[in-house]
Amino acid sequence: MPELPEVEHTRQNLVRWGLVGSRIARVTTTGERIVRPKTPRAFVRGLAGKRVRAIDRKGKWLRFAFTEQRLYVHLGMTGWFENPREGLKNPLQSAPEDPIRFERVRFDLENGESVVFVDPRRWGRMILSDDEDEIEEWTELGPDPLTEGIDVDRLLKRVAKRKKQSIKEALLDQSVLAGIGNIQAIEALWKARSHPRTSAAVIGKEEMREIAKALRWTIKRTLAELKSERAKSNPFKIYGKKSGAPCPRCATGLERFDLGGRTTTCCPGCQKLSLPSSR
DNA sequence: ATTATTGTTGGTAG
DNA sequence: TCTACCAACAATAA
Repeated sequence: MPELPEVEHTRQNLVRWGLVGSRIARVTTTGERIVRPKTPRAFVRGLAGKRVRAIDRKGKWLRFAFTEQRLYVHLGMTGWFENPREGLKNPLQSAPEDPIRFERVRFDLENGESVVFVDPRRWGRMILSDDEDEIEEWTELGPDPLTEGIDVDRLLKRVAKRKKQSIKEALLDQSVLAGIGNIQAIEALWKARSHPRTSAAVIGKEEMREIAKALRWTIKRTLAELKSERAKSNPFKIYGKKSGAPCPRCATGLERFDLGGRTTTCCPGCQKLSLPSSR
């Protein structure tokens, strides 16, 4: 479920559940391709008895900081954290200690609470590291739009050579900006009135400023929606809408197509392809 | 039955 | 060496 807003929401949930400051009494995992070290034994032993000092986020990655080591977590496409006491997601689960469907890793805390990582498709990852250095997956991320902000000049410089790449593909590159996924890219480009196929290298300062603003807009909006409890079925302006559905801004029929292997929605009426000379 | 899905990665061809 | 493309990972929903 994860792009930046979902992962930030997840982080806030983990904090709300009291994970920061608690000691992990017991870890249970079947280890199936999610955790590193690969042997569940080593993974479990490395965490038992350790106190969580902080939980940070960069892009779609979470980092649990312990005194000596760090645990990096990526939710993949379908991973989430659940508090069995808040239950809910799974009607088959009756008691907090009952296994949850697709439960992959369970943290039992010293204070009696539990936090469970659930991930049907097992695309998520948990990397335990006691190395001094951060892992590459973390260091290679670009700036986080929420915690570090978006530096328009830096962004322009970063994509200046990408003549063949579209702006949408560039935004999805986690080393350009951390945390933008398909939905946020689609929504932001619509808001900024930029066509997803626009060549990244061709974007001028004004347009990039609009895109940066639009990214902040959609990220904050999505995060607010997540926190608001009563989630709408589709809170997005154009993501997930069918081809031909009216653009909420200009009523032109929306288009749907594949771009860089991801389904893309845009409005041919009000999202302009900027010309190479418009700079 | 078929197709698509909020993500990343590793292989391969160019 | 770099990049573009794409299958693979696995489960579900329409």
